[in-house]
Amino acid sequence: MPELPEVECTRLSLAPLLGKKVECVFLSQKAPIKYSTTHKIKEIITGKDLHDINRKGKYLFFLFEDENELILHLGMSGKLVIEDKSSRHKHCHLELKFSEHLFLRFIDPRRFGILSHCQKDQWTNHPYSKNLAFDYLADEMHFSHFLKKCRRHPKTNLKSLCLNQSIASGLGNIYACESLYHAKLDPRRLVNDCTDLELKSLFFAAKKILNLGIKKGGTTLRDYVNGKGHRGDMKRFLKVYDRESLLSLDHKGKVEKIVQQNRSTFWVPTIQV
DNA sequence: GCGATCCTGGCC
DNA sequence: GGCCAGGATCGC
Repeated sequence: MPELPEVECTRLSLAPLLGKKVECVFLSQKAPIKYSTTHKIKEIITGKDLHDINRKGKYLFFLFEDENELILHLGMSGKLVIEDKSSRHKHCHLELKFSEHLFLRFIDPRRFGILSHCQKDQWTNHPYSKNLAFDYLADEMHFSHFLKKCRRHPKTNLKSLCLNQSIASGLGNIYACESLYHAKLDPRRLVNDCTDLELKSLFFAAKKILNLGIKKGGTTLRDYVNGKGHRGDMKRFLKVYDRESLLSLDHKGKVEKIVQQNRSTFWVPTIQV
């Protein structure tokens, strides 16, 4: 489900929790914990102050006192919500009870999400950091860096390139389609057949679309809400995603759907070459 | 690089 | 009942 803009909007909406202490932690039997344990996660969080919440790509990092971090990925169907009372959700896998009767709940029906932990500054040794590049909006991500990485994948098509989080992270299926449309590039083209200038237009299109997504509060297709329960407004601005056989939102051409790597790609063949 | 796979729920 | 879904990993 959530791509960089939704994760960022979730992060921003959780600001009311900063500086508050976690009084107790609930983890479900089926919580999607990887490279950690229920015991360890409870240990690093219980009774601790939440100092900060950071994001890299689509991962969230909850920094607690004593420099431990809870790592959380929303996967396909995950969401984080702040609530002010006890409540029973069928698929709640993590609940943090903060002071002042505030609850943070991680709801994830499909359990494609991830819960893990690491010591601050040990992230680079964590298994999930291995395949995670800087994201498109990170200060460290410059075009020259992106280009160098792209050139290591000459046989990859542009849609796969967009979704490959080890080249640059943050794009998912929606924003990948939108970025390729904005850059006027055929999603089937191989990196090897693209000029530096074309890759540059893709890079800056991705940054622009992701920033717009954040500004609009993220894309709500059906379920997405931020921590305060607010839906995103970006769906109204998507030019090609989920518009098969319709005109693109800007009326520049007819949208077609193809399947690449088992995932739908929406694009406009008359514009994207 | 590609396809299968992990899950549940909604829709036709 | 079958198909599809905003993600990422693990085989081959």
